[in-house]
Amino acid sequence: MSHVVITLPDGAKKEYPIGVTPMEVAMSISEGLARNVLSAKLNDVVVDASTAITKDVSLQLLTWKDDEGKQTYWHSSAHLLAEALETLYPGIKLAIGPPIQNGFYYDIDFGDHKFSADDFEAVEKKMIELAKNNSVFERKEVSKADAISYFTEKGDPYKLELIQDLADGSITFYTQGNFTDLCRGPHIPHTGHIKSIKLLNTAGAYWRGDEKNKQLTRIYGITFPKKAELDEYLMMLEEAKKRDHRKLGKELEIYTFDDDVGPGLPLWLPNGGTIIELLETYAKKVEKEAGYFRVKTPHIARESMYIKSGHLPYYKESMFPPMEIDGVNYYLKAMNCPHHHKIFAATPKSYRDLPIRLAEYGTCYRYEQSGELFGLMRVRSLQMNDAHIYCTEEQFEREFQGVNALYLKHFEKFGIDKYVMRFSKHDPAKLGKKYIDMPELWVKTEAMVRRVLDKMGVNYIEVEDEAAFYGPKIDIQVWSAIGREFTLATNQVDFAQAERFDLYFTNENNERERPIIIHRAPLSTHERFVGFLLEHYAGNFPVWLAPKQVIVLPISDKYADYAEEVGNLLKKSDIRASVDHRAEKAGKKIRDAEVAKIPYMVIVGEKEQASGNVSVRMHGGTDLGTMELQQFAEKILNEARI
RNA sequence: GCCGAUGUAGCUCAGGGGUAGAGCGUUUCCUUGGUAAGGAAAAGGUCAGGGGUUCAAUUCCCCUCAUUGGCUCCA
Repeated sequence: MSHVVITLPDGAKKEYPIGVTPMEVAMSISEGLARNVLSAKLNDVVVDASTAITKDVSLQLLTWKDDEGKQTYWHSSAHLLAEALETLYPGIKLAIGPPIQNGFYYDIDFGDHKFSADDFEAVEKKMIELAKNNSVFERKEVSKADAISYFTEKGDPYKLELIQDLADGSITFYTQGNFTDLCRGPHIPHTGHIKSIKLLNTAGAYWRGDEKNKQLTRIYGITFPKKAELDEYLMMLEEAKKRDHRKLGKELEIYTFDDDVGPGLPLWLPNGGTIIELLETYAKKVEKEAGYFRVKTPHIARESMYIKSGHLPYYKESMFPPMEIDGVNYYLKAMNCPHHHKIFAATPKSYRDLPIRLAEYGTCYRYEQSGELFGLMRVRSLQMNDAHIYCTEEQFEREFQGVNALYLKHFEKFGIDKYVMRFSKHDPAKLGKKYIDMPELWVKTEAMVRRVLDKMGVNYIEVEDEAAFYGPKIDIQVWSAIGREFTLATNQVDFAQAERFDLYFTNENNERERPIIIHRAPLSTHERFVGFLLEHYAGNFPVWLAPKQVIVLPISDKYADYAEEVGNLLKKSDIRASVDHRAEKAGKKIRDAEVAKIPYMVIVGEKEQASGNVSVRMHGGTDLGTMELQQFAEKILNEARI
């Protein structure tokens, strides 16, 4: 057979001589396409555009428009960065340099040289210079012995360590210009594609992600085929910064930190306090409808409870050190579950009582590592939208489904559509170590969880080895404005703690039976959720959540009394309104109200006073014209319904 | 916890070996102005804290604390 049949994405089948490369196929289609080809996909495997095709395949040519094309591009950019660094700083040791979602990085051991952001410009310049050589990325298969001898001679311990783990016959080198790297590929045809380069930041990163290993210097960068795209990207980063909850939280006076209070211990300012209260009102309403009971528990407990729960031996590191009272150690609670279990156990339970759903916006304290603290998203004192459901095995699926329904309801209420549902499972190899040693129960509950998810038709991904120690869980992942990933909400199955706390109910046969427990926190913690909402809404809270809903702006102090009257009437209707009595012009008052992101401005002057009406302007500039005060109040109340 | 950066007025930031500056905000006065900034004056800082070098430190060096970009961690 001297020909291969290549199927293109549009379904067209074409015959080419055996050994044809994706680049040659591109040439046969159009020269312009060939110029833009970065790599290719052969039956779902991404390869160099210069790969010889030896059998019938489906082929997709990858360009900058494809995510996989971008990944190839950035991977090659990482090699270009390494080449530039090696030229400028001879003797450095290279570790790894992969593409990431936006750009790429390379981990480098600079030895004694201190590399900093001040050096970026010189490196970028060198990269541009090298890119202009249009150096071809050449792939070469090498034997393990040859690979070892190459990097031994070069003196690169990191590459040698990587090679140790590779099988002979699977090792490839890529060379562009004077630079050769151990690499699986694929790469773009030549460096000339890389036109616009920006190094973004440096960071410390442990070799192989292990904190016991040496810390290397990681350099992050991004590249584009066109300068306009780089500019656009940098602009986008700037825009994202404006949405950062830390910036908005300060500007809108939501929360603050104080050195005397301590790191990771947020103080909620009145605006933040209002938002929290509204969130709680909403949660309590929804949970009441869903059959939850509210409970209250103390912030501390004796050591013995956390030994019983299993938290202490495993999670001591994450708890504040104990305080000794009357010769006994007490801990600040890092979670509410043990307290709730004690409430379940306080009175005897019949199967007729189940399911029992205990809810509490409980305040917890976690000793997060200092380097982990991040605005409101990662703190040391937190209030969870917590609840524990105790149910029978037969009730489990229904209850679990009910919890998921609650999640979806919340997402709709807050307009959350960008999230990933992660179904975290155990790793059977770690039973008895990371996970409680009850293999059948793991299999059974994971199957139940999957069944519920499938039945509800929600989108989710399954991940191994990320379950809680007492059972599988579902996490909702979201991203902060600056792209950091967070678990917003969590929903966990627990078949272990009932045993540890000797929780039981009496079943129909008058026997003792263990309940299954569901831990759930769909609205996350106040801290993380408000942080998330600040970014989600870019500070423009919907009317029902806005700390200030209406501001009344008298045109001059001649109308101060009328403005006061309007403000008082609104306040009496339970609307969060205030009056701006400053001796400023209307334009100034409007501007300040706009900056404060207050949803409605009510402007009152001569006309309004004479007619007893109000003029309404929405945040953003929409003029709603003049209306009766009562009509306006009803409109707000209607929009603000929780 | 680790590597790097940063810390100057309430906020955003400039400055720099000879004990500090702007804009916004605040207060007071003038102005009574109709949909994104009217004018003037004043108050406000142990230049994060501690130690060192120096005739002299906010500036240079060291330590601590905090913030921050990442890494590790995240019940």
